[in-house]
Parts: sequence; C-alpha cells; structure tokens
Amino acid sequence: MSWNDERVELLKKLWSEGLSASQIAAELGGITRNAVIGKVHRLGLSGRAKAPAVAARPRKAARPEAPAPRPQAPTRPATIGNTALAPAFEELVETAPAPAPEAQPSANIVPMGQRCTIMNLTEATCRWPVGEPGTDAFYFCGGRSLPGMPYCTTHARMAYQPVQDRRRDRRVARL
DNA sequence: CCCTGATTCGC
DNA sequence: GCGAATCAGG
Repeated sequence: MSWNDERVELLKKLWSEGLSASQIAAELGGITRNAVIGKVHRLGLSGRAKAPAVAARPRKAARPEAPAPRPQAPTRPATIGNTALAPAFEELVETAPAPAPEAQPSANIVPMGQRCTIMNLTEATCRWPVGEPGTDAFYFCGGRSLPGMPYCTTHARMAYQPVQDRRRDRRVARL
C-alpha cells in the first residue's frame, strides 16, 4: 500500500480529529499503526496536544532478518486486531441499547472539559450517554473511543460486561 | 495485559 | 520515503 494523495489527506483529517494511529491504520486499511505514525512524523504533524518530552532512548542492537509477518487487515477492518470484545459488544448493543450510567457508582464521573454534546461527537469520541437525555445535564462521555467501538475503555468494559440482572431470558438453554 | 505515540535505521 | 522493531509510558 502506498501513500497517495487521498490517503494522506484522510490521514491528516483523522489525525486532526484525534483518532489514534491504530484507529487510522484500521480506517485506511492494509496498513499498520507504525506506518501511520511514521507518516505522521514525516509530514511533521506529530504532537497533537500531548505533553512533549520523553525522548525515546536510542534503540538497541540490530534486528534479525526475520520475514516480517504482516498482520494486515483484510481490506476492510471489520474486526481490528484481536478485538475479542467486538462480537460481545455488538451483541450487547442489540440487547441493551440503553445503558444505565446512573447505576454506576463512580465510573460515570467524566471530566467537564471532555464532555460533549451529540454535535461534538466524532469517530474518536466515546458516545456513552450520561444523565437524562433531553435534559440540560445530559452529555456524552467524550473520551477517546476504542478502535472500532463507540465507547472508551471504561465504558466499553461497562457495556460488554454482563451486569448479572441484564441477562435476557434464557430460552436458548442448550448450545 | 491492553493500549498510546516516538524514535531509529535497514531497506 | 517507508515502516518494523523497539522504546517509553498510561
């Protein structure tokens, strides 16, 4: 895969939107996050809003000449890497469309600066709803979503982890 | 463990 | 220029 004009433009766009390198890699397809990061640096648009410093120390010795195993996604990143969560998550979306963040004791505390309305949501932001929809206090988490998921790490965990009493009726006893 | 970006350097 | 390997860190 090469960097044609369109792919570079998309890279710039997604990078500026705050997607992670791996997310962008999945979006572009057939490329690794390393490639994305490398390109980002070459384009000189690194350092998005992150604290600087921490220069990586010099690398160590040479690399073996092993045949590079290419973990390439099959054209379309239906699943990203070993996202074991994805299937479980999708299933849950169907069965439990309305998570109850109010029920979560403390994990629903979202930094003010990160919260956003439905207008601010992008592919990279967590769409976990907090509060009563329609009310003034309602907002979305706004954190960075996991690759291929609408939620951030915290909320993805909440979403796919069985909440005991959320079990659907178990008509499908044997399987 | 999962992930993140940063850097080096053989190609 | 490209990106795997590696690093440092959350």
